[in-house]
Amino acid sequence: MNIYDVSKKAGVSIATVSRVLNGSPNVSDRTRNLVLKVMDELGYTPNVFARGLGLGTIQTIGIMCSDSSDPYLAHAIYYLEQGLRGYGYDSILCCTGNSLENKQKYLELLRSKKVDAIILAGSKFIEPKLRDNDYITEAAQEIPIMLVNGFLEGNNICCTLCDDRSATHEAAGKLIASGCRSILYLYTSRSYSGMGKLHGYQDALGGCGLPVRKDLIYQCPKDVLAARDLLLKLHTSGLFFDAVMTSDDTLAVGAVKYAHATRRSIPDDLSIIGYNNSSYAVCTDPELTSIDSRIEALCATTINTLMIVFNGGNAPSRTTIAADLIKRATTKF
Amino acid sequence: MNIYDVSKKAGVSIATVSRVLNGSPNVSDRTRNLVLKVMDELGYTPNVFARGLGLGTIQTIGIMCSDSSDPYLAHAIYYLEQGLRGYGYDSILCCTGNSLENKQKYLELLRSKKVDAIILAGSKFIEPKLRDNDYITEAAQEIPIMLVNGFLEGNNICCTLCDDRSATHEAAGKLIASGCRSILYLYTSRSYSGMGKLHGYQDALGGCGLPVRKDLIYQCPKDVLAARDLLLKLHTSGLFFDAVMTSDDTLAVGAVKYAHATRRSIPDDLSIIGYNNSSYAVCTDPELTSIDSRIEALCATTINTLMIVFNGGNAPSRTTIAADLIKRATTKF
DNA sequence: CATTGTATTGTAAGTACTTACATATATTTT
DNA sequence: AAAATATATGTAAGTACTTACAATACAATG
Repeated sequence: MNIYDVSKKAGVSIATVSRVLNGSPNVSDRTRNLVLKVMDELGYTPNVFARGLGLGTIQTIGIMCSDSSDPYLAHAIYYLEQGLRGYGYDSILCCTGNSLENKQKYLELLRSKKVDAIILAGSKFIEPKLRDNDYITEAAQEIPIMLVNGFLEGNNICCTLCDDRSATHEAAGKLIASGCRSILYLYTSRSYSGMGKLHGYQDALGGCGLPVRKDLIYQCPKDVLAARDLLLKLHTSGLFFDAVMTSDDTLAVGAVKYAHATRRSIPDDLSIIGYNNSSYAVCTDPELTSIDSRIEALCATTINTLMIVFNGGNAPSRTTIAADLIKRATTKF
Repeated sequence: MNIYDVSKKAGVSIATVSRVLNGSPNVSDRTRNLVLKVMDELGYTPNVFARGLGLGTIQTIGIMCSDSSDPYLAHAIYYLEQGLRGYGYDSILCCTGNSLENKQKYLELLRSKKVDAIILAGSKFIEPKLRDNDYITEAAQEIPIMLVNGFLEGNNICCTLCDDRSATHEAAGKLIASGCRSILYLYTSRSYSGMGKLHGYQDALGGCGLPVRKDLIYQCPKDVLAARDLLLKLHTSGLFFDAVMTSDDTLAVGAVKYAHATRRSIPDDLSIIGYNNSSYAVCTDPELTSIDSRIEALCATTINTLMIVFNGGNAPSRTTIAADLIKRATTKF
């Protein structure tokens, strides 16, 4: 069952069938309808490989991320997949487990699969050492590369970012206004967005004339119990803090558990602000105040930008979206 | 850059190059090494479309699920993607949003993309009305279909299941042994696995000579606050229960929040058992006792079975895996 | 040494599409 | 009505592989 069968039954040439297939305007309505009818009758589906061979491209986008089971990335993948499908694109997924070797291997693999573009989801995608990202910059010479919540400069690379810095700046400011003076900051990674959040926190302190204390800033694995235990340890060591801000809700949940364990009352005695406004935020008692990084909007914007690229328009190399502070019960404001 | 360039430079025919590409044994070692060296020097990558055209197949598996952002499915996708990649297969993802129309559309789409097999992840994939699944049974005539945690009988369909029924049977039994007499059961959907869990709960009651009370069994959306509010409503209406079992940790978290709201103490006054042993399980205080549905093992088994199918072996049409009861702090046992 | 068999390689015909260019038909202009 | 133009369709040459079958080379056997 191929294009010849259709052309034969419709009494036209294969070129005409192909034109109908590709929505060419150079086909009369009468012929188009006829061909369409025959295709339907025959239950004909064009062969993707032959199509890809001819066109050199296929309606497929590669999505790479470190770990699709991470809630934040899982949502990103969901919104990307859905959005792309709306434009008729399929998604092929690659999880790198955050190893540079895998990142390089899979990017190469996606290119050899002739995907039309590659979306890199998550700020952890970008290596701290800039030259370690050369393979991305190089790949971008031949295929559009989109970063969701990650930043890398380069030709043919478009980034969509959340204004994390302003968000934590604002949130920390409100914490200070509500009386907090010793705000502990917990972050998971030194990624672009991770550092942005941290800088916003520091901005707020500076803006209010408070010192940026190194003994209030800690890195912690993205794990509820790890965060709880770290806080417990700091508590025991005598460190005082009246608020905890985190780069991820997971850590904030850990902070709530720390407060429970030490019988500190939230938010009177301890304020907590999470990040990502994930489903964890409503799991705790009291429920978490959290910064919504608007992953859905981030994905939608990324796809919009990609479509501009595909249509040859000049797409912005960098789009920034404002975050949303979602007030719940772990803060006084 | 194609197979001709390689053949020319290596001084062999394209057939020989192709044989090297496909690991044919009918090539002398000397020739193979030569061709491999030339490929490497030229940086040659075979064109997937031409390859697919010739072979009629491509190293790609379609994965369908209702919603990749659901934690359970997100993990399934992760393990499937990783496992398949280990065998050299790519994954293309389709989220159906649980609409029958989408399921049919995407299954057709995956078939037209000539994927080598389709994995249906999640029990919600199967429609309650059996004839609504005919499109799957039909598709299975032409392409292997694997169900992860879902059940459908049919030729060329292989199911990997978790023994949910035994798991809830055992768990409910322990609850009864620890003194509970009015165990509330909350479930999210009437899927195959959903019903299995419910039946296990009923088995345990029956086995202990307790009545199965309709007023203790409720359906609830998969949402923390919805579960909490439902329990609050039941509580207010005067219903008594001394334990809550749920088909998903999300609902169990809601139960913990209900207990907090009504100042009932866990587990003395109220026992709670969740399902899936997800990351939610350690978010609450006290932490959730939960049944681990062993999604990783489920995915690994599915892939093993698929490889048997690919190799022409006779794969089991149904494999069952035992669940694991993870004891934490919301139960007395 | 001729014959048979086996291992290796090459030729050529698929595989199912796209599209530049040529041609035929229809429409408009003069 | 002829010429010019626009529209519609067809022909044929890509696109980059696989593989059945043919051909060759080379070793083993009688």
